[in-house]
Amino acid sequence: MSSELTLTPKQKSPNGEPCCEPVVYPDVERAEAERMAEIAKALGDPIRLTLIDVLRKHAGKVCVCELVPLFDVSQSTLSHHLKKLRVAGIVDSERQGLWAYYYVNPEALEELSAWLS
Amino acid sequence: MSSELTLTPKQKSPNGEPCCEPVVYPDVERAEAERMAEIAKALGDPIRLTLIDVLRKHAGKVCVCELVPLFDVSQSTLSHHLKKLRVAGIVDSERQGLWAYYYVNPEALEELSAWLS
DNA sequence: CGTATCTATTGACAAATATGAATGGAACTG
DNA sequence: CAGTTCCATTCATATTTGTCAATAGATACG
Repeated sequence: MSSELTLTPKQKSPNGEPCCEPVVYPDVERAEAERMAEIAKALGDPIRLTLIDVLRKHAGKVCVCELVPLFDVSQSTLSHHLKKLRVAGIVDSERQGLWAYYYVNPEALEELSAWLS
Repeated sequence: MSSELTLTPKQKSPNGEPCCEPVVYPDVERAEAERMAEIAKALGDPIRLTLIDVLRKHAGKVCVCELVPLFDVSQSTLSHHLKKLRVAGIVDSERQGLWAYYYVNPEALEELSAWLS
């Protein structure tokens, strides 16, 4: 699983002489770091990244039956990928009869993009 | 019941009515998708993400001996994380005597940020 | 009703990952 | 030289991930 994140104080240099002058601290809150990492991790697969690209370029809701033949993986594998994106809050889905439609929730991507800039 | 879902051909809807009108294609090149996924995957861990944050906020080169005590993991584990970031092209490092200094290579993060926007 | 279709889930497995102890290697110190 | 310090690497292990076959669930149709 993802690693824990406990921030302990700075150690002192062995011989008294500092290896470098700055004392650095992470100033991302733990919760934010984990949220960003969650989004990034969900994007960390070529299939999922391409899924996002497809959904985003289409700017609408896309049926799963359109997505499946675009990739060289089984239907169940694609379903797993879509679920990962859904759990990470990057996409949402909607059922209409037999079909399921997926679409991008832009907020998550914007969060990460903002953090990167 | 035999799910003979071959993935190449687009399946047609049962009653002839399309489930959705658009035919979608991924227009990210495979290589780009894999590169973006590589960057995102490297960021997909709270420790590595916080490392990036620390290095970036400092806007200079930071000694590993400053980084290790910030996290609740062993020195070797942190070294593993730094290597992952290095291999992904997100950070670079420089040796000075006993110490190793790490710093962010902004290009990789900008690539991903640009892709997200 | 029964059957077919679409999607999600379960179960199983190999591969990848995160982690730390132990070790190696380089460079400084006395 | 011998000892010490910092960092990287190797090795081992537990967990997570990606994948597919099979199945389940839901809904449409005749």
